[in-house]
Amino acid sequence: MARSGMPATARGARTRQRLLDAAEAEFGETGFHQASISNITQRAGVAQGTFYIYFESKEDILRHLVEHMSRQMRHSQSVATENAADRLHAEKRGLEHFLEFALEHDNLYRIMMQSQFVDEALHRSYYDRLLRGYERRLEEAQARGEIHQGDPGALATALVGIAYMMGLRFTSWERRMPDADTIDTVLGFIGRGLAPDTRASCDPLETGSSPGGGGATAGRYRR
Amino acid sequence: MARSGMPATARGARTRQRLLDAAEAEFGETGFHQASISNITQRAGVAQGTFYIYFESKEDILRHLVEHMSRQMRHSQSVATENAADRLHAEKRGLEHFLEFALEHDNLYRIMMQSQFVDEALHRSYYDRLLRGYERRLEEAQARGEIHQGDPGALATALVGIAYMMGLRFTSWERRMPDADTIDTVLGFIGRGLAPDTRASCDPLETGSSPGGGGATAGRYRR
Amino acid sequence: MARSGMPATARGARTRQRLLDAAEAEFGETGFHQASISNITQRAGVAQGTFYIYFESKEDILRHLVEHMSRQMRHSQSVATENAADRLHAEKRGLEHFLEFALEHDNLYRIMMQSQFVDEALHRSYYDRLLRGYERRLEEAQARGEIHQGDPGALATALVGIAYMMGLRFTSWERRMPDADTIDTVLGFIGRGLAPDTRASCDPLETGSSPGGGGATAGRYRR
Amino acid sequence: MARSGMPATARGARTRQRLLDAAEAEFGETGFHQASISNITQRAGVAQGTFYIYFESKEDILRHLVEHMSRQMRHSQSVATENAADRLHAEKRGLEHFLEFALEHDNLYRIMMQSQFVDEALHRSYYDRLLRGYERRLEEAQARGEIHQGDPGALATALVGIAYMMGLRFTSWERRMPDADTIDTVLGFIGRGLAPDTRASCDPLETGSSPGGGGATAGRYRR
DNA sequence: CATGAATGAGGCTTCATTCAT
DNA sequence: GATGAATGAAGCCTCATTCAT
Repeated sequence: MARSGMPATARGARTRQRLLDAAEAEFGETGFHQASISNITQRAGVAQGTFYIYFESKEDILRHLVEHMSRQMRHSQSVATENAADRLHAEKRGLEHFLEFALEHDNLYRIMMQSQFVDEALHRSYYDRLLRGYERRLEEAQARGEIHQGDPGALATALVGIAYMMGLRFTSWERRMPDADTIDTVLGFIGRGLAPDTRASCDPLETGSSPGGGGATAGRYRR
Repeated sequence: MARSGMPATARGARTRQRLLDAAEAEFGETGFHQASISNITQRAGVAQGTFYIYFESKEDILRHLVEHMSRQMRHSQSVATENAADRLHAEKRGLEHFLEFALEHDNLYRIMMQSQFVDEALHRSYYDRLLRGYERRLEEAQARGEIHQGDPGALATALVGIAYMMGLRFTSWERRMPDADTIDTVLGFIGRGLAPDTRASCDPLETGSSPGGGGATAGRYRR
Repeated sequence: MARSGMPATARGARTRQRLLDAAEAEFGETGFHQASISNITQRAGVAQGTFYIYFESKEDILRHLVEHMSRQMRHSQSVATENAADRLHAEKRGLEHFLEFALEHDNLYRIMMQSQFVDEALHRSYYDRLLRGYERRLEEAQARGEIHQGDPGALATALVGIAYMMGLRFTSWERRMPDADTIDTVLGFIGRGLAPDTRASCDPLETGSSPGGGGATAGRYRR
Repeated sequence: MARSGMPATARGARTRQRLLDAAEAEFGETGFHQASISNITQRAGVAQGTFYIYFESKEDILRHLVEHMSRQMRHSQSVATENAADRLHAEKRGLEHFLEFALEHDNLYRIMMQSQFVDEALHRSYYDRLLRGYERRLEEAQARGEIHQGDPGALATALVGIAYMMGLRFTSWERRMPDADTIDTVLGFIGRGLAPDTRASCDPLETGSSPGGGGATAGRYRR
């Protein structure tokens, strides 16, 4: 039971946490593959061997970090959006909140992205959960008529993609909160994209449901 | 001293290409860090030392692959969208084409994503070019009144994010073309999101430009 | 500072014994080098540090085990052979008894064999004592004319070798008592080999094939 | 194919052989577990990494050594005994030859013994083959009436045990050829033990005390 | 007595890269 | 151009042992 064990004393808990913090910083700054156990333990101020009292391997601690962040983010998102009037307002608040969270925990966000190439199953399970949650909420909103009809999985993919790229750009590249104009433009885009079909004229392409072009398109992708 | 030189003979060109193909397969399947020169040369059917006749390092061949794909993709995209009636139709064709391309070259697509953690500058320069191109085209479309107003950089980010996540989902996870419903839903979403402000009522959130809430929001993100 | 001390309390004695038992099992099953203090203490149900209250090192506990077994085996052998009519009968009883003992304590037997590569002096001293004891008894038997003449050290070596290989085969490999035929054949071989040079009978023990005693012996080992 | 590969060039073959020789010396002198790859490569005069071009692990090179020795010893034994008049003479020559071989290759002999605790299957397969060979030859000799009846497997075990312990004593402990008296006594013991049940003579080999051949034999082992 | 966290030396193994042929 | 042997730095991980509580 000593392997990858939870600490039995307060001192142990402190050491474990120091290792987690150090790993978060190292992975975020240097990248998972560049980071070494030695760097992590040095940063944590413990001997190399100590690492293996609490974690089985470099991959193991990454998993812990990803799961920790995943839980934290889902929690924080659901808190942020729980009182939203409708799906559109929830999306708005959700995106803002996500960007704030990602910027604040930029190392964790970068770690999430890297996990794709370290433990694909882990990474995918995170996104699966995220996408399915999104999908479900969008479906309910469709049922209430709050948003436009259409494959909720596709909408979820698009929305997550927008958040992802915004996060990548502002967390990894520009390292600043987007300015109001950017946020407003994106939220406007999302808002119009999700808006229910109140009039005939809001869908200038008339994709998908149009009897003519839509049929042809559909034919190409049917399996 | 033709370090990392281009081949002078047809035989050399063949060897070089075999190495590129082998690296594409290895990086795509195993991941950049997991892949070893030894595996690549074995797959290519040449000796280890041969690798360094054509490439300076492991990173070097990655760069070549990324640039090759980058060029190929931009070319293929511009061909696909050159005769589009307007920006909306171009987006539609572009997304479809992108997904087809990514699925066909799924290893290359995965390599692109990994390059972020190997050579961030390279990766970023790819996206910068991509985003700036997008931005310019969107700006022109805005000037022509084809699409909604707003920060064109933000719109580009959102659109690239959608394509990215669609690519990730269908190229890496589901490994199939999305079905027609999915494509149509996403294109509809984009279409409505980009659609110019023909009537007053198509923006149910009325984000950003609203005199009340918008100001507060804007204030929060100003630097 | 009772380093590696004997326990002062009943509780201590119990802990010490648990460690000895655990070490016997671990060393026997996994091998000395493969076994870890951590495994031993886990098996014993105590903390790692507790080990060093009772033993100085990993080698130390091995020494204790070897000496314990050595003493036990010598005692048990002398008891088994004390009433033998002559050397030949003593050998017969001794070998049977040794095999029973080794099978019952197969982990200890394996530990003995391993000790050769951990503490050669220890191992050798065990065999020296064993061989010298044998030698002396054989010498006395030669003086009494019970067995054939010749270098008693050589005879002792041969007899110990036979027991050793029988022990290895049946304790480590086949893990069962040899059947009566096997025992009888070996005892017959030893009997003839040791038999004094008379003309009357070359098989003074008449083991195995004798209708009377052989049957009894056979009965004990039938499976 | 680079893993554990056979060398493609003469230089490679030389390096591989140097590693085998170095490992034989290290394992024999220091013991398998004490020996380190680093010691082995230093002794061989190559870099640490070079080891892994030719062998997969420390266990792997041990296996190669054991198999090499196993083959060599069987060959050398069969050569030594091929012209023996009968089984008893073959045994005599075989034992002498075995001891000479073991003393000459004492490191290899010690490695054989250690292999028991490193790769039990390997060790056992060696002895299985040895014992079965012995058994078969003894059976044939029994059929020809050259030796005493009884379970040939048991006899084989006893004979191998004698050789084993003689080897251990003179190869590892006393590190010298046994003197003539010792050899003669053991051969006499074996001779009487194997001798068929006739009345005429119980020592068909008449080893050691014979005025003629004995003198020659004695001369060879006198120190 | 007992605990279990902490240590740190030391071993194995990988692999990008160089070089003599 | 091509080969493949050789390098050696660097990293992961284990584990006997110590120590503060």
